Amino acid sequence: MDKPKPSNFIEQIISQDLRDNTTERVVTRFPPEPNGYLHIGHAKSICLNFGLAEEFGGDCHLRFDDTNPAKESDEFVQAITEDIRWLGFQWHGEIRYASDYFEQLYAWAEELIVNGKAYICELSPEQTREYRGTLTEPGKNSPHRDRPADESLTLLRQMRDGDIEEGRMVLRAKIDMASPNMNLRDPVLYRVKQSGHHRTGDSWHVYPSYDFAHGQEDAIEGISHSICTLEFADHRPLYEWFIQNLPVPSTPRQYEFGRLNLNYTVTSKRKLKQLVDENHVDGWNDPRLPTLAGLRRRGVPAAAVRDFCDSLAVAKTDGTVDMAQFDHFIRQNLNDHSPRAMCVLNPIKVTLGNWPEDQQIQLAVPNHPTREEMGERHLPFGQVLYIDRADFTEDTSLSKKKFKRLVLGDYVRLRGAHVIKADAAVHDEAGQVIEILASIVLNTVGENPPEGIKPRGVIHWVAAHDCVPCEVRLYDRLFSDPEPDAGDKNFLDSINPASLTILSNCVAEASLTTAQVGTTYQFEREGYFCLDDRDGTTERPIFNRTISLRDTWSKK
RNA sequence: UGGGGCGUCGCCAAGUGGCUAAGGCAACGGGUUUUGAUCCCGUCAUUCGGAGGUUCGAGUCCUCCCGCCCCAGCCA
Repeated sequence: MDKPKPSNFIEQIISQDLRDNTTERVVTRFPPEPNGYLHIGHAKSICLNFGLAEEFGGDCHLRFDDTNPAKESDEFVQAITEDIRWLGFQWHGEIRYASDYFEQLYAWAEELIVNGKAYICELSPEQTREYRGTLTEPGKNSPHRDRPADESLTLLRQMRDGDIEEGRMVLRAKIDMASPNMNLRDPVLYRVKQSGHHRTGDSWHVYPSYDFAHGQEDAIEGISHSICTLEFADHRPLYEWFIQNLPVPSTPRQYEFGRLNLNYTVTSKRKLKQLVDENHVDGWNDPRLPTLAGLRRRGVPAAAVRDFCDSLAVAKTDGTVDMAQFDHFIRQNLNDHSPRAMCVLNPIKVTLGNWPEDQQIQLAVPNHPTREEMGERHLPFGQVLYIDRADFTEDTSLSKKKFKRLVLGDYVRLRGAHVIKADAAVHDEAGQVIEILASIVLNTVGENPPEGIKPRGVIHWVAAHDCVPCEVRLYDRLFSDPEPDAGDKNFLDSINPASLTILSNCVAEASLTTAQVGTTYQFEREGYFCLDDRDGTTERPIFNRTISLRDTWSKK
């Protein structure tokens, strides 16, 4: 049977490589640097790399690119590992680290020196910059470029042994100081770092640069297709230079695709780190952040993240995807899978005059409107209830089309329960409604009311005698500007001051006492919410709003 | 004034010279509905950054022009 037509350029390349036998087995890798948390942009790369391996029956490795000890830590390794698992992917074999290959990489560095292809340069960082030239002018050779190999070797060993201070000298490849590609103007291969490494401790004092490490790591692991983002396209000639000039065990190929950009947020590790470090948000897992940890805490299902990523094109254009597209996949997943429940965010008391004070019943309601297999639950019902303030008005002039909720003197359906009529409103001294006196229309549970009674709509409610007082946190976008970091803007200036609204007097239906971390519920007519996994108590849980329900009427 | 990459609907995109330029998101109409949700039905590019050219035929090939992104870390 014919395979469906390849849908992106990388799949086309791989298919061709398989047909040509230039590739025996497809092996990809996801190579994060453990210097921050993963975000939605990384998710695209993860889904791509793991997805390709699965599609072509190959493997995908997880490899930490830990070549810069100054910025990396085990905390990030743990967090990243957890996030990838949460997303639903399992890497092949053990977790790998660039630091696993330090010995081999170092040996290759010496080999390059011996072959006259690398040298120790003692130019200061400032001088190095001057010698490099500019975009339009060629650079000039370092005065150390032609020093004897023995001398470079000796110096490199001193660097390795920790006898050289940071910045004093580096190992550089001898390529072409006049290359129009800046990456080929004798790039740095090794530099001295005296900070300890999160895995190798203080056993090394020199660390390979990204360029010197990445391709060789790929080659060691037998990566067939090394996929990275567009900004590395200029590095490809260098990537290939090492593969050609070193006795590496395989010949991986690098391909670049456009990274994901989303509006109304930032996806740059540096900026995310700044938001966290300067306490503009509440940690890396703040629900307003596009980090995987943040999305998880917000209640976004991993499947929604995957579906979203799979909907994105793998191409070389670098566009900005509408946050609305991500929202769509979140709602789509949640609508299908979320158990329904009711929670009143801004409660107002309703007393049913024609309901016996001591009569309390249970009403069975389905957990999902169309999926019967999700079962049903029982809602306590009694004389005193709570409904939302926004669902009641004394303004009797509002048309049925304009206000499909409870109006003084009119009828409304309580979801899953009776039709009621608002008979009177009780006010406090300030004139604010503090209680609604209402009455039920008999025999209207699961039944239409008698002829002539037309409920204006359906509203949610909670029984006062058996409910869960709770806090609800409403999250909105973190930035009010669609492009918070465009041009010379300071992204901190467009932080949305209303990105978090805390509602502390909410009441949820009794069944939510057993709400589980990890499942997102639909609070009917409000949106999707999940139990916060950090704050809150059993007596007074906290729910995070994952996303509101689609709202096509409020703006009209 | 160097090199690399990219320009198809408001956003993301398919399209690999030959039937009427896919699809998703958004938007806008209408229907169903015990969630103003979901669901359903419909509308939404005579034109592919621009101008020339090749061809019976061009979004796809050629030329020139315009615009946007990336590169001058001992970051990745």
